[in-house]
Amino acid sequence: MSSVTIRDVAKKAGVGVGTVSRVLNGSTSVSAATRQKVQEAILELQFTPNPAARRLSRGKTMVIGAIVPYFTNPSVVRRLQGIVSVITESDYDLILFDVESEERRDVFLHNVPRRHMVDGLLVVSLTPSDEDAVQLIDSLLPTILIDAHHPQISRVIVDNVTGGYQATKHLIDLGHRKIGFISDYLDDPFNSPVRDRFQGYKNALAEAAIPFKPAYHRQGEHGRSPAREMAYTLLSMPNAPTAIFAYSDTQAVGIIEAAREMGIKIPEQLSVIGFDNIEAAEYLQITTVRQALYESGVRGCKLLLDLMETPTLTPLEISLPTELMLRNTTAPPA
Amino acid sequence: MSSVTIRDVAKKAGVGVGTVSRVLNGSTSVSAATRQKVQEAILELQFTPNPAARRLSRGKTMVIGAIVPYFTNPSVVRRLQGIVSVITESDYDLILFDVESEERRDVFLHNVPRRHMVDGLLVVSLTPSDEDAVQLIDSLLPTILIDAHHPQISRVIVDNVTGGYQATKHLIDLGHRKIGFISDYLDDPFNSPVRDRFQGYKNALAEAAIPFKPAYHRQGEHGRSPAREMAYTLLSMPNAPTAIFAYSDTQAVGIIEAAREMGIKIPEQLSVIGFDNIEAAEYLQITTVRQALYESGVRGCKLLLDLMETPTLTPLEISLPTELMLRNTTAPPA
DNA sequence: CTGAAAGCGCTAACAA
DNA sequence: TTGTTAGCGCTTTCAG
Repeated sequence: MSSVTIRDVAKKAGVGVGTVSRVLNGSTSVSAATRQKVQEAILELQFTPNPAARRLSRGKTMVIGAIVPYFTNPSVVRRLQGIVSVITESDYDLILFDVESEERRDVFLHNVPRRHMVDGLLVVSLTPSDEDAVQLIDSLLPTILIDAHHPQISRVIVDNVTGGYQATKHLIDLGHRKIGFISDYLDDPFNSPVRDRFQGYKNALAEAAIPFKPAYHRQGEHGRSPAREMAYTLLSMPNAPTAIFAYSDTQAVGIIEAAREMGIKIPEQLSVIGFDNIEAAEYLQITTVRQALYESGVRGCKLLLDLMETPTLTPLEISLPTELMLRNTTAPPA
Repeated sequence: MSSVTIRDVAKKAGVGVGTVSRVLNGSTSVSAATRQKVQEAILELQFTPNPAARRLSRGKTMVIGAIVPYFTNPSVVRRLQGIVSVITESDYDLILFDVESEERRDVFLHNVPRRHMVDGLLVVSLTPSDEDAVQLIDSLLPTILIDAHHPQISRVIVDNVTGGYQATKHLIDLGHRKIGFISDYLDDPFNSPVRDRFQGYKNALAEAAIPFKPAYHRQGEHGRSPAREMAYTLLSMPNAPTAIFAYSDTQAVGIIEAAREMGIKIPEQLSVIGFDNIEAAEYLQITTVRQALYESGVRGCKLLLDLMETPTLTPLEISLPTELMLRNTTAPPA
């Protein structure tokens, strides 16, 4: 800690520390001459204010926190990139809280607001319970949900119902009637998108007067391998689907692997459509529903910065559109 | 700032603030009874210490910084995941500094140490100049380089020379003699891996008595599209290579796209080998050289934590091995 | 416009 | 084992 402090600067410039602080913070009430002297002293001493002291003194941390689940998930990473891009342009720093278990999720959701660790909070792809929401609101910590919904908290969301509808509709338009859906567990309380996309799937089915067949829906852990296993069982059943809507691109990859191993040709014998449009979907030429991953991060983070400037009472909602990306894994049924 | 402070706890427990501080920091010299009382008060008041005050008081920030280039790059993200995994288990928080330009790189490299913003620093995939290194060392800030080399700073590196050799040797063993290399710019001062892999490529060639042909080497911006363009020109030349070693998997993807567009069959008419083993390489079944991306983050972060505990004088070097991953994009020449 | 001084909440040295 | 107190470096009244 041999670093130079505001006192050193004050001494050197022959002024009081208060004055130095004033020029540091761009206060107007400093004479040009004094300001000049102080600035010279700062330069000469290579002084940079200690952020911890600053924080303590003004009760602001100048950092924004982001609670994200499964940092390993490509879509989460993409959103984070959007967040980072706006943070980088701001005066704030970003602290990352990686949630890999329900326990850590609770720990962060409880501690981060209470501890005055951050001036603003971004919660990514984690739907807070009502109880969580109350805590968050009571803490008065400006918070934005990204890809998660709660009526009382401002949020940037994607219309997953429409997205699920678009995916399924595309398959139906192609002529498919036996359409499977492979997804994460529907009853995960923190994952509302899965239920929304499922709803979209059922809506499209209903519209086309295709009865929903529970056997065509498989749910399991998220990830490539579980999806591959689910695809195995789905494709092994008598009267198997001719098309599968995957909850995510990652899962679509698993389905494609299963098909390859089973000698089922895509898209000739099986159509597969994913969701998210992660980079790999482009590499693999997977037909999918694009959601504005990167942009959700950008918008969410900007919204947070706004909220921190001017606290608003009524929660805002920004809804980002989805878009069908036609590629090579869907075709009319054989 | 209506938060509860250490004084409230002290009052409630009927002890001095010093005592509260002691139990907070797990000091042994507190009687069981007192500790009990204090802990109850803490629980009751839902007290959590203010980190800013703590930092100021003990002169530690309890945060680790990571300077990373191009947060968009999959291999960087993977390393970061390794870092996050050990941070999560520690008492530290992680601040991310995303470098997208040379200017920001300098800003971070200069300011982060000076400002006492972090207790330890991780520099990922950015080779510091000698001048940078001097600054870093003078600042006394514990620093670890990950995937970057400087003799005076502890580091976790990958043996890129050997990796480049392995890739090229594999192609040679398959029977190829016309082997191209598509890479980032060789003269980027912050990118030493590119030169190392190039060296490995030349070593393997020399060993097999194959003369190095400058026309077979193309360099350009990193990324899929530039690689695709380079592949175009390389594959269009008379006497074109029958095999290409790509500096990264991302670039291998670009090469594969070019081949597809040109109607060149992989691996029958062209072998392609990448480097890194990012997830997409597995999806696409690209033969590649695996480097321990995730592990480099883990090891680097652990090393940093050690270094922060017990400052060492002599810089350490941990070298991680590379491994050939045989998949479907390489085969003997037609 | 400027200096002095009182905290911000905590830790650690010093007494007791 | 404990309470008291002096800072940590800065911001921000409050006088002047």
